[in-house]
Amino acid sequence: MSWDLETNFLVEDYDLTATLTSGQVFRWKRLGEDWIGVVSGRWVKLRRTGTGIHARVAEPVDRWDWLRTYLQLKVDLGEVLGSFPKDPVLSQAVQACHGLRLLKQEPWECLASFILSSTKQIVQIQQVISILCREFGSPVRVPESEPPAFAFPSAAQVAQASEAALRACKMGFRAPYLLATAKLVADGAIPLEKIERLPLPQAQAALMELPGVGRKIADCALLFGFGFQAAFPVDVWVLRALRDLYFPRRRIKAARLRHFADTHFGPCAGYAQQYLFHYMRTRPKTPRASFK
DNA sequence: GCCCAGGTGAAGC
DNA sequence: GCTTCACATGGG
Repeated sequence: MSWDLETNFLVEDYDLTATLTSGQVFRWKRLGEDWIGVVSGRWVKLRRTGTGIHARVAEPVDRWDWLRTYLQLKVDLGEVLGSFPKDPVLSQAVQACHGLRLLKQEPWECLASFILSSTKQIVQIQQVISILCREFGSPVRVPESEPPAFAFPSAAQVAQASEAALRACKMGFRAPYLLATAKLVADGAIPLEKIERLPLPQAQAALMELPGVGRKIADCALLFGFGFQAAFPVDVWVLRALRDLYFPRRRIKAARLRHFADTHFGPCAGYAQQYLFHYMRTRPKTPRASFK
């Protein structure tokens, strides 16, 4: 057994930048070629290399399984893409976002992050979460000359905060939702560790018991934090993708689109959702017809 | 100033 | 049952 500060994971078809900036996670900061974040309470620096991903931590570790799991390195992306329906819309999105992956985040952090996400832009979500971690999270060891870093605050840590203190993190009307949910989770009233073993519909229902958690946020948490690859969050961007790309010039009600989403994309629907989401957000804007 | 952002919950028909 | 609205905050 060896204790190391760094390692190199061999992996193909992994676009680290797309993965860390595709709105599934809000804590990673780019520093030149490097990405700096906190995973499982450890400061981590990642960099894409020619053959894989290089990782460095602040204190020696003897295992890297926590990071392998987080990065989902054992997922065979070809298999995922092979499970997709062969429709031109999704094919276009996959081609445009080659190497986009899903992470397996820590459940509480993921759930809390998406409670803070409603009707906010991604840059704002990042800002709120950054403040929340600085104010309520435990400091983590960082290498010398690196700026301080903080773990995401536990449910118990958030539960001890006041609503006013949370509002001071610029989370606005989401503060009472986060606080109430943190208390329920910290009390064990909603045991997050049992949710991964439930069938998807029951898992959705369990999370939707929590204040501030509706279908969309439940699906995000289940997909990005609880390992449900079939969860398919429908937000304004994905709704736009379904309406504009799959059913252009037709008036389809949201409920029908929801049904289409639940039946069209197969066992890895969540991956498909992420490709559509990232594709909609990154594709060049279609220029409005301009006449002289 | 206006509209929108990885929505939800409650009130109104 | 559905549709409408309030809720903070900041970017474009």
